[in-house]
Amino acid sequence: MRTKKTDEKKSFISEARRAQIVDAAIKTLDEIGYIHASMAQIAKKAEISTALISYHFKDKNDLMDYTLTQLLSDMSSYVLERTQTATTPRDKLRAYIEASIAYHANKPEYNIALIEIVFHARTANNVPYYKLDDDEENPLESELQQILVAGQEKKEFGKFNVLAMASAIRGAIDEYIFNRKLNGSIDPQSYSTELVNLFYRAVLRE
Amino acid sequence: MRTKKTDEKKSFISEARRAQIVDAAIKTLDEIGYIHASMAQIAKKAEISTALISYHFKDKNDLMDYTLTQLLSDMSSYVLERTQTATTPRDKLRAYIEASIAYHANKPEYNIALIEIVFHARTANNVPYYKLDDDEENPLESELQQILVAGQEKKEFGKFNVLAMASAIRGAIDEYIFNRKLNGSIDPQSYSTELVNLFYRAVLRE
DNA sequence: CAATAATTTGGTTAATCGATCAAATCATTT
DNA sequence: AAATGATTTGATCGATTAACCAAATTATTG
Repeated sequence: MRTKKTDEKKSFISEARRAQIVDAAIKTLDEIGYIHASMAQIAKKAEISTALISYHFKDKNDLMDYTLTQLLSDMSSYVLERTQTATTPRDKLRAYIEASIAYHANKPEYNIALIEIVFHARTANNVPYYKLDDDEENPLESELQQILVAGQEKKEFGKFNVLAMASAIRGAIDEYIFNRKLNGSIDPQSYSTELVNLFYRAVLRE
Repeated sequence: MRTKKTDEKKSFISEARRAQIVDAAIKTLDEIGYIHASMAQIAKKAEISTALISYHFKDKNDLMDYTLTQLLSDMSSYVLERTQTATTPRDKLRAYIEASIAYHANKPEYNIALIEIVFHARTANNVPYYKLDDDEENPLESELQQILVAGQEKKEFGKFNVLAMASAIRGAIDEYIFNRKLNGSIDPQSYSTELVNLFYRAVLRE
């Protein structure tokens, strides 16, 4: 099983180069979008030759996949670190919402790059990433559902469909990334506060 | 001001041909996505030559813009027709949520085509459509905000930030289009019911 | 220092794309 | 049926792209 496809040990310099290329890819995606983010453009941003990208990544899909996992991992870390400092389900829910909005506010270019990949990249079978049932557990979705379940078990929260409630919360959060009119009209803290109050009314027992 | 850019009178056959091309574009976008939806592929779907598309539309952007307005108009009609039969803000909100989810459930191909355009098309200045503050009033967003305002004025609803609440509702609805795991786990009627109950708890005075 | 492996480059290639044009066909009017 | 304008086609052009390769350069090891 010693295939060359799995991530074997990479040299230090190789990892540094890969990180540099990913960084250039993120910036390029943010600035000119996936369609125009050709190997040549990414190479120019990194000030290297295009062939060097091909040397470190199998092809463009490989680069984009790796960039996507880095972006998802970065966002997950940020949010999960902050939810895990809270103790009660009620406080964890607040931390989850506030951290998610804050991440969007602090690293908008990361989210733009994320969106560009998710809505452009496709599998070998031409299935778009945004249509994929992420078989792998999405840690952010799992965390939110666990918070809601814990809240119900501890009788802090009332009765509701956990999957539906979690989806509504995620949708409300994501709306802040996509809707520029919203983004430009309400600052992140205010929107966080509104969402927390809104969903407290929806989940808390009266 | 008699420019040729505005939609002058089109002949009957020209309108029919444009509608046929738009239909082929929607099917192509749904089936293979924007990136692979070349003029050649759309022409093949419509069983016409590529040059005929160029004859009826200025360029590919023109075709995609026109297709987008048709899709938005179709969705708006569907939802607005159903909200306007309800009378009280409370019932209008229910109708709005149910109609929005039902539209997604009934015409998934239309929503896929819509997504493909919004997340791929860009202006001449390379600004992606999904980043545009739609200067033009979005009738669906306006309607929802008006429902919420009316509910507060009639004291049916309590106090909350209307823009934030409207965004949360829209985000929760849109989540049903984007999240395949949600889509595959909960049927549209059930999700509608959950959302209605959820947002009733959030907006109604106690 | 010699040799070997890893890294990097410039240049090439084949494929695909949107757009354009002259010519062909069809419909309408005179 | 002749003439005119609208519609449609096939063919072609220039531009862009991802991928590839042989050669050059740099780092590592014996």
